Amino acid sequence: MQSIAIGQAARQSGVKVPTIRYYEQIGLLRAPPRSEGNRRFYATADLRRLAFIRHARELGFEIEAIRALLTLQDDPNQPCATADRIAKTRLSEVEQRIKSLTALKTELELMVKGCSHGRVEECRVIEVLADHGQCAHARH
Amino acid sequence: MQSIAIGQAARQSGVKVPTIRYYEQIGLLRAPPRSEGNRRFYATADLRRLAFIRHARELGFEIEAIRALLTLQDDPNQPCATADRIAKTRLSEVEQRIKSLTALKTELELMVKGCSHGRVEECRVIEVLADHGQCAHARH
DNA sequence: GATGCATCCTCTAGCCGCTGGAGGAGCAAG
DNA sequence: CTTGCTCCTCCAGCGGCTAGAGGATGCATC
Repeated sequence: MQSIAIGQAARQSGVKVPTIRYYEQIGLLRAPPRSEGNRRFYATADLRRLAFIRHARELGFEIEAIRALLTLQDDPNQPCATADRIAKTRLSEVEQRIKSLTALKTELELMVKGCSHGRVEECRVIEVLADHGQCAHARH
Repeated sequence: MQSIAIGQAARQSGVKVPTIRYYEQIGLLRAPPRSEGNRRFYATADLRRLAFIRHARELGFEIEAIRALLTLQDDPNQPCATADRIAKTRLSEVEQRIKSLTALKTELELMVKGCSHGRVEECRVIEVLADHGQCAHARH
């Protein structure tokens, strides 16, 4: 069981040093053992946990959702209905977000296409922003 | 030229009262004239500006980008290259975000589908989050 | 053993874009 | 005149970090 300093843990996990300390502070990561000189030293399990957190963050999970997932992970005899529910909630959020971003993309494309590169007076970018009614899609 | 109180301006523009005051504070909206009793009163032009801001915010533009766009709008003799560039930048951001969210969606669907509703030990939601390598798409 | 430099420590403050609350003043209707 | 709503200012807080000050430690090199 080797243990590594925070800098290396950061490099290996892709989570920045201050962020690791922040996670410790909010109780998402255990306070690791320290060296004689008061330095944090992390074990392999901590790195796995960090990777878990990082991955979940990349997937857009909120800290509190991650905390719930980690609690589940720590007690593997529980039914995974909770984890399932969290993922499902997140899934519908993501679907909604994709929808509205796609509408927005269309909008922006129209804007950029409509810009005749003249003066601001005839610029569709400004125009469309000024008047929501000109939008191709009423709902973003 | 009628003028309305902040509450009605909020209702008409869809921007909340504290947010309107915040926009004034950061200089995105002019400080409107006040009544004798020190209440803000907004004119139609202010409502248009608020609608512009709200629309741009919905489209995901940052405050500073909006500030730039508003400056452009205030001086309609300028070439609109700047507005065009701002919109284009935002467009590519949006495209990137859609891409990664779509990958994430696939991921979450796999997770939910893979969940056998047993105990956490066999739960794919936890598993996939714990091990990035199991992802269908390496890049989110 | 001294020096130099990277890495680490704690603590605090700041980022964005709001949002909410306290505590008080103004105003219109009954 | 009272009730109840809106408005005012000021300040604090949210999430999720991020940056900086000011100092200690650790390790390689001379």
